[in-house]
Amino acid sequence: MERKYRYEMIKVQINDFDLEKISKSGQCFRMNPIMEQEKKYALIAHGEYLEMEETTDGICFSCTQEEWDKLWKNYFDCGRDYRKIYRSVDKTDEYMLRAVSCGSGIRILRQEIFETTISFIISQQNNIPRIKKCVQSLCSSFGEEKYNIRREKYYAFPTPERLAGLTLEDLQGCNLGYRSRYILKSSRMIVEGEIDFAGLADMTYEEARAELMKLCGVGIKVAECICLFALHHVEAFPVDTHIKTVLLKYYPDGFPFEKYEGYAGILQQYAFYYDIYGEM
DNA sequence: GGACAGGGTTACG
DNA sequence: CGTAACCCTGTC
Repeated sequence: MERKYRYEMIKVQINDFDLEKISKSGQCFRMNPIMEQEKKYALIAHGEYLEMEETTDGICFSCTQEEWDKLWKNYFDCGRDYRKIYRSVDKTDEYMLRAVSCGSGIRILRQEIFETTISFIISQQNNIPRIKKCVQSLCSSFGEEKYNIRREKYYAFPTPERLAGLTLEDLQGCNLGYRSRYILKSSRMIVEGEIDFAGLADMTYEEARAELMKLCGVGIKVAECICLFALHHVEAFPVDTHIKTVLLKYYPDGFPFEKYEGYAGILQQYAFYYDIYGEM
């Protein structure tokens, strides 16, 4: 196969890694299949553009070994043995056994903190396709313009400073609804140091969650999402409408946190995925 | 075609 | 402390 443009590619062997499931898992909103090419995905994260493809003997990434080691390896949580998580599920926990089997290949990503914060403020009372549209619109309007390996334009996620300087009017074109106000206010709080945003990475899960909830438009659920999908506190357990349904139906006596101490959030993600895509 | 709900949160009472 | 209202779209 002839490639139009020359660019670095590396092939990595990773167990329990499924691009489609990761892209559909609802934790990231800028990873999508590339139109013309089946099973090939493009992702924009940490300001960078990455293409990915599953092959029979590994997964191809459009980056150098150095970039992989420095950024993407960690982004995809490659230091963790997910097989160990599957095996750790209680044999009597039938729902979770099915959920994990359905969602095997999902990874919990390490996403950029500001992007995750704004994206999950947008996510409230919203559905995934429209969240993606809102995020894309925000990026193409206010993000830095860059060029990818195909020499196509793409946009980084806007900086806090850029969003903080906007007005409600500026955001009207992004169709964010009442969330516009939350985004402006929270961005300004971050820029003006009203919350210790830079210090979040060094806080414990509980500290980070409390600090995040000071932001406007960030309640318990959104804070848990940021803790899990950006700060990688895998004990964080976001409860949304899907998880609420699951808890009511399959865990009427409460979720067995004691069995899954320290990583309930990962299992939450399998349950979320299974509730949306399972048994179709 | 209008009504309704979609990964909640805020701001009232 | 419970709950209506918040904005915008895609779907029925």
